[in-house]
Amino acid sequence: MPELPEVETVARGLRQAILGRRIISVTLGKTDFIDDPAALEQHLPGRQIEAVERYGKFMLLRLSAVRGETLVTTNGDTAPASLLVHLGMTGQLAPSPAGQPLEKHTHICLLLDDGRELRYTDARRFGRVAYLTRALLAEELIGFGADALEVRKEEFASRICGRRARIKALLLDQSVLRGVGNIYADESLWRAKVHPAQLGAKLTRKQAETLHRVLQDILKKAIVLRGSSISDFLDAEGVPGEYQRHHRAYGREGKSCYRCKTLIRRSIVAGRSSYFCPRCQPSPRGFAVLPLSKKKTRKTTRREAATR
DNA sequence: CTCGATCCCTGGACGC
DNA sequence: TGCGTCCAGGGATCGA
Repeated sequence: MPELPEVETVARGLRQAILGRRIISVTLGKTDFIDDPAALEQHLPGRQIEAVERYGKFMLLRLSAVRGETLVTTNGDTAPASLLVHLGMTGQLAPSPAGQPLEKHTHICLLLDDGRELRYTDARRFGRVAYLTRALLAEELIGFGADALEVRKEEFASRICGRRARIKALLLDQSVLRGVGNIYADESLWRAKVHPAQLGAKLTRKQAETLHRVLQDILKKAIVLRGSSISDFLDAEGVPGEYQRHHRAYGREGKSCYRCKTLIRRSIVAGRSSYFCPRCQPSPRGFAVLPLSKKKTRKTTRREAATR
């Protein structure tokens, strides 16, 4: 599941692989996750990929002008257009040698001027792809919070400490911080010894500083190890990441805490599975740690709800 | 402002 | 072996 470290890994790989390549043609499969499929077909051919940037969990392929397009720039930004890519849950963006058979769920093929194809595959199509002019891109990026990797501790604290939402919800909220998803939220909360259901406003200054420090440390280490591959994340070279071996909370329900041996628990917080150590991360007052239902209990609940 | 619920989608896990 | 069901999750949206 691509979060900041995984997206950064893919962006770095693409920089090595496709920078400077020109797009020759566009072939589309299913398009329900593309903002305006016709715009891709119409505007991508002829443009060079001038830069690959990461913005939170988005990738931004900066494109050159095509012949006849005038460049009026104010800030040295010469790219008049970009391809915005969000990998969702299962998206992959990687170059393939010419003539390779298409993997299943390949929905976008960009033929490049060296004969390779830049392909987007996405089984669940939770991703998003959009061709954006400079103006549309600017509009698109309004409303995102500070990049989780770059935010300073003062800003981090000010974005968290005044809020009455649960810290887990705040970490996942891309308008607060951009780039953090479920895995790195749980990992950083475990390291900082903060319960996911704690309210932002209840964090002490010291806790906020600790959370900021461990979050950035975890993100940096995860980038070095090319992200976490839980089920199907692969980087731009088709290689899985290694950081899942270092997970201390995420996905470890029923296993013992690396610090205190207490069994890691799972609760739903902010609508997401949240893994934590009930001893290291004491739950806030009023937050009941329900005995986490096995599937059987859940099933019953669902059925009852449906029958009613 | 904050919450939970719902939808989108499909592969994989699991129960029978 | 096969079928049905549930679940994962980021994000948009809606109503409480």
